Amino acid sequence: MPELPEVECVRRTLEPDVLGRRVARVRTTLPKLARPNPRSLARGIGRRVVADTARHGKLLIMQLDNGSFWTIHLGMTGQLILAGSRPQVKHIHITVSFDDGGPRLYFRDPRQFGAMTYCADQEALQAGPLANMGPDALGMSRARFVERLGGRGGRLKSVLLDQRVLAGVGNIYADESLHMAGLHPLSRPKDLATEDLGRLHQALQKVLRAALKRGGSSVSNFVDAHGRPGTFQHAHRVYRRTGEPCPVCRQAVERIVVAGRSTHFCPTCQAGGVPPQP
DNA sequence: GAATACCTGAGC
DNA sequence: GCTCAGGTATTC
Repeated sequence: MPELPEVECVRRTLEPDVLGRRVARVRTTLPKLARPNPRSLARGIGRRVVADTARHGKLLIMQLDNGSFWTIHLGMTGQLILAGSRPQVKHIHITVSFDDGGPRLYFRDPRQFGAMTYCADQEALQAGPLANMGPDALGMSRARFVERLGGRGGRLKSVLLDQRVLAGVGNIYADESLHMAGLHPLSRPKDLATEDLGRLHQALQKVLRAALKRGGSSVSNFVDAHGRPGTFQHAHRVYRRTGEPCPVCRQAVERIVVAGRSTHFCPTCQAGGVPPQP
């Protein structure tokens, strides 16, 4: 599932292949993935040139030559494919062609949780795809991180996953950073020392950067815009490793459910931060 | 703040 | 043929 590092890898591999190109046509076969609707999306980005690419959290943002924006959220299984002809795979829902007749951009999404959105201006971008989204997690200062999380009463894992608090962290990097920081997923930020949150900040930055360096984590068949998988899944310490020995202390990794999400942790290394209160 | 709905493929 | 996976919007 694409989280911040995976989306950034897609952006980096996509950018050289779309920058400066003029969109010719947008064809949508699954209307709900095109926002506000297939017609507006096609009319909005049609004839426009991609002027720049950016990312905020898990959202991919293309700035167009008239000051409008084209955003892509990959949801859980979204994938962008650049190819000269339609790939022989199922679930391609939107096709973007360019006026140079070169490779087309295919949006594939088996689980249909993603979206492609047209925003007429900066205000529409803020009010739409970026609404309720906190600051980007990558590169956030320790002070800002502590300020954003500190004092909250929810479970630490839930807070990390809350895109309003900080944008970009999903289930993989939440579990991995909590393990690295030695904090229990059920602990509450309000019960933690500033030093604990500081350690979590450092762990999160470290794990996001390491994942980025290795092309992201390829679970759910993630691949970048060039079709290449990442390798960071091999470095996961706890995520989806229930029953396997913790790489630090050899204690078996446990799995619980927090905020409706499977959560993996080492009961020994992550006793820090408070024994879970019911 | 927490549960539920949306989806389909992978893995039993 | 059933269960589970999960990002986000919605609902209680």
